[in-house]
Amino acid sequence: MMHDRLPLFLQSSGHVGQREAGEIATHFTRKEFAKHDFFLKEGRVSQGYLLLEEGAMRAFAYDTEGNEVTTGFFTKNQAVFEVSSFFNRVPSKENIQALSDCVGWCLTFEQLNHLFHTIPAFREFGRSVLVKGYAALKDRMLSTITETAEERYAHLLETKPELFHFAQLRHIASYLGITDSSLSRIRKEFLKK
Amino acid sequence: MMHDRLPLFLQSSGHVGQREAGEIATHFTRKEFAKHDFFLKEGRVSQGYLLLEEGAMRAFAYDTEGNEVTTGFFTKNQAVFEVSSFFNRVPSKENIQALSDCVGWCLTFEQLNHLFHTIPAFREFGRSVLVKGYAALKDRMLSTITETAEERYAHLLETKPELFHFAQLRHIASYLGITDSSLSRIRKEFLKK
DNA sequence: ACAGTTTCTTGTCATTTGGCAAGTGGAATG
DNA sequence: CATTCCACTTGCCAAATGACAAGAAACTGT
Repeated sequence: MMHDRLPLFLQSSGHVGQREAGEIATHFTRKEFAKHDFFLKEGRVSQGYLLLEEGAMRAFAYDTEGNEVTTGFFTKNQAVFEVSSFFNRVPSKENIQALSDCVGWCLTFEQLNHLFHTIPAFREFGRSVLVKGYAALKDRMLSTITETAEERYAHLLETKPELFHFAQLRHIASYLGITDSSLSRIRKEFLKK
Repeated sequence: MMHDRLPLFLQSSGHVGQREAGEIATHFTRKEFAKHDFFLKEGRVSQGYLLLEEGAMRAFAYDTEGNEVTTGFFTKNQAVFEVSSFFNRVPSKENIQALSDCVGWCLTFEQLNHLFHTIPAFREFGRSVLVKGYAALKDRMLSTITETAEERYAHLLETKPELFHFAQLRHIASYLGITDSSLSRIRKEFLKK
């Protein structure tokens, strides 16, 4: 069948049953992205809520000097969306770009709302996606305050090793809140151990 | 009437009409907190979703050396909840404590779910609360990466000056991701201007 | 009002990190 | 094959911040 992995993903949150997952899945549109394609561009209102089936993406913004700052990474079986632009229908301050060829399933804001108000289980699913992203960001925020750059690096290497296949080190550096030179030095120290 | 400001707050998100706001408000329970009372204690499952009408609260966790780290501040007309513990029904890693005497309106998880599934406008309200908190945290995360400690301090002073009435400087320091000594020096520099 | 505690400031010094520039290596291009 | 480009590394120095400790100021409870 065309949608085989999407229903499984919908069920994985624990809020959606098998029958409902099949029904919900029919409303999604398959999207493909070539490496470097943009899913969202700065200044535009986000048009999609994407469940990523294959590949990886990166969200980034610019600081006041015009340097790219990576604000997030997305890997397969994750929801990809810019919360403020998508839900509040306002222009995005961020870009989201494919780090590799990607495949995913997409909903517009209207489609998502329709499902949200129509299918209680999808409401729970949608809420759990939001809650999970929010909680993960809280953890990241706390770790940037309490941990050293080296600890944050080690932690990322442990928990998301696949990122190092997809992303450049300078992308990872700005995600960790350090310069690429510092990351390079940290990696050097790290090899000694 | 007993609930006078609560319906106004519910309406302020733009998703709840006047009639619905009154209906929704009847499900909330009034809660009072004395200064230093805990709304949530580390290790326990959060039992409440609070709309704060008066006063201020602080969320904090501990780093590996046992130092308090402020993870968030809440002031009046804000929703107060620990997203992970409240929505996932798991023990909290954070504490939430009143910085002053407080008054608010509270919902249990069951009550919130009931309203959520019963009243479409409340679904929108609940989602907008989550989205707003999530987006604010994204902004804070980006600013800790792109801005200097002094810029973050100046920004907080501009946007949330009332915090400086409620919170101690060391609470604000750890919220900004610096030590209290550093904050003290930054404030000294700041006075020169 | 007093003693005791906590918070805040300040000094000194060490450490981390950034800024900049040069150099290396690999991949892409013509 | 040579050239160019880009990512990454490295060295040097400056700036920001942390760690620790001492002292001043503010708050607390009796």
